[in-house]
Amino acid sequence: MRETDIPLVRELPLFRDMSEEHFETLMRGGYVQNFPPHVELISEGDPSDFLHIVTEGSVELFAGWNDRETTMATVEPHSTFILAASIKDAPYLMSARTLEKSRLVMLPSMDVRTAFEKDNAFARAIVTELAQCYRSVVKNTKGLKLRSSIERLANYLLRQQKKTGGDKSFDLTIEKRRLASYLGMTPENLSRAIKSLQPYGVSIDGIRVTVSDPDDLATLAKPSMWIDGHDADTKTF
Amino acid sequence: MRETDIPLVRELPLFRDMSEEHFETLMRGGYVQNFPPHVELISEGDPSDFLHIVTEGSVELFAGWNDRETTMATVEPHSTFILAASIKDAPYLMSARTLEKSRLVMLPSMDVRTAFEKDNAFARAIVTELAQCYRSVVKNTKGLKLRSSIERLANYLLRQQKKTGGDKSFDLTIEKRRLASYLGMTPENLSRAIKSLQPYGVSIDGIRVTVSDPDDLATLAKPSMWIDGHDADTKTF
DNA sequence: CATTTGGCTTGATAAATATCAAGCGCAAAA
DNA sequence: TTTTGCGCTTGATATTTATCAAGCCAAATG
Repeated sequence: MRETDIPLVRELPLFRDMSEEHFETLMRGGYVQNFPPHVELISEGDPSDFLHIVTEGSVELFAGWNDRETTMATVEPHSTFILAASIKDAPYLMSARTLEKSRLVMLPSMDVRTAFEKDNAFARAIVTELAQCYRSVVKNTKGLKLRSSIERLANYLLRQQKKTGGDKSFDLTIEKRRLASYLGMTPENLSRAIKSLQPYGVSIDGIRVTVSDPDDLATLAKPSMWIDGHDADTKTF
Repeated sequence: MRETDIPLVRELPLFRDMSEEHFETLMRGGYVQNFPPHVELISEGDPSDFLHIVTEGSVELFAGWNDRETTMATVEPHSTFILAASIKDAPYLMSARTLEKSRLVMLPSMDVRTAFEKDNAFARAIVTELAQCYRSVVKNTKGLKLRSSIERLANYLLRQQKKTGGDKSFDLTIEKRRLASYLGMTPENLSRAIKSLQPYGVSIDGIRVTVSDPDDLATLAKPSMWIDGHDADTKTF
């Protein structure tokens, strides 16, 4: 494990309050690996051997059933994923693949569970992370069940605009087909949904999005604190 | 708080391993209340003042947006709900109402957070519960995104049949309109979905469900461990 | 006992979403 | 530079799901 990655991990909310001793033990068992794009890192149903931390690049979490597939989330630096499975020693519920050249820190789940048993500060940090994960998924479910696909897209764009600094124009960070899947629609429908938002000042050219009048778009999107708001700290999956 | 409720709470996985001292402190601040049917216990967005535990009756968790409403879950004895919000001291993401005459233990979130800080066994139990909650919601999301409404119904029926002991006939535990909302469809569509499962040996008369040939139904439902399987222990919400 | 209420069902229709089949356009590879 | 591939778009169509409007039935009410 390279020295440059360790301080990065140490600063994450999840590891910040651990004792130095337990942190070092945990890091000793871990390692760093670089992956090319489009590599499947883990598969749904596999035993959860490692807790993963993305330090460079990006990773897609997805799930499949009956020859269908859906994007559940994309994980960007510096977030962990599959924490719940690692802690519970339960099989992964999602698969993961790199979207681009990516660098991952991998900590054996066994060591994570040991640290969880021994280090109280770590156990508490895990609670905070898991509570956040849970709330994120609940919000996502509410969006899926209460909103139409156009409404989901409109809210996604408003959230992204806010996240990227609030400028009228910003770039999509994921491919449209993946965005469509994430939002629970087909790529064809995403194209049409984008066009149907034109009257609300939305235009998308390639990956470049322009929302000329966020307030106008908000009259359609009706963003809600309890669906679109984000809790503090870093997101984990 | 009545004495009869305390041992019941003590036996829950969440409280089982707490020190007697911390448990008693936590119980001293709590109280028990009986509610008539159809009472709104908490509302989306409210500050999370209490951790709730259902000891009798049943409670519906639901969420609303833009004049629409959806059932997220039903909580039955002896489960807790709104643990994540209590721990994070964050607003509720879901509302809750009694479905029938119900009895609830209510523990001030403040006291729960104090116990979480002081009692390491409790902190660890919370991790286990939250991990489970998280995994439940992820499975639910997968079902919503990967399956049609008929497939969701078919799998729901197979899960219920298993849960109630595996007999060919069993009773629905929630009203059809709530089941429809839980499954992400309208009541009208639930009626039609039920009829469309007749060729697979499903018949529903009132609340009485008969699945004459589960294997046949399973050829349509294609139940999956990673969507329909349930983790060990008690479910929390 | 009659009446009312509310949940459920059914049919007809409308809207939302998916599928299929081209074609377009950009970017990577030859 | 040309070619190729792939993601994106578009139009036509099919499927799924929702909405609207009765009507039915059983449980609750007077």
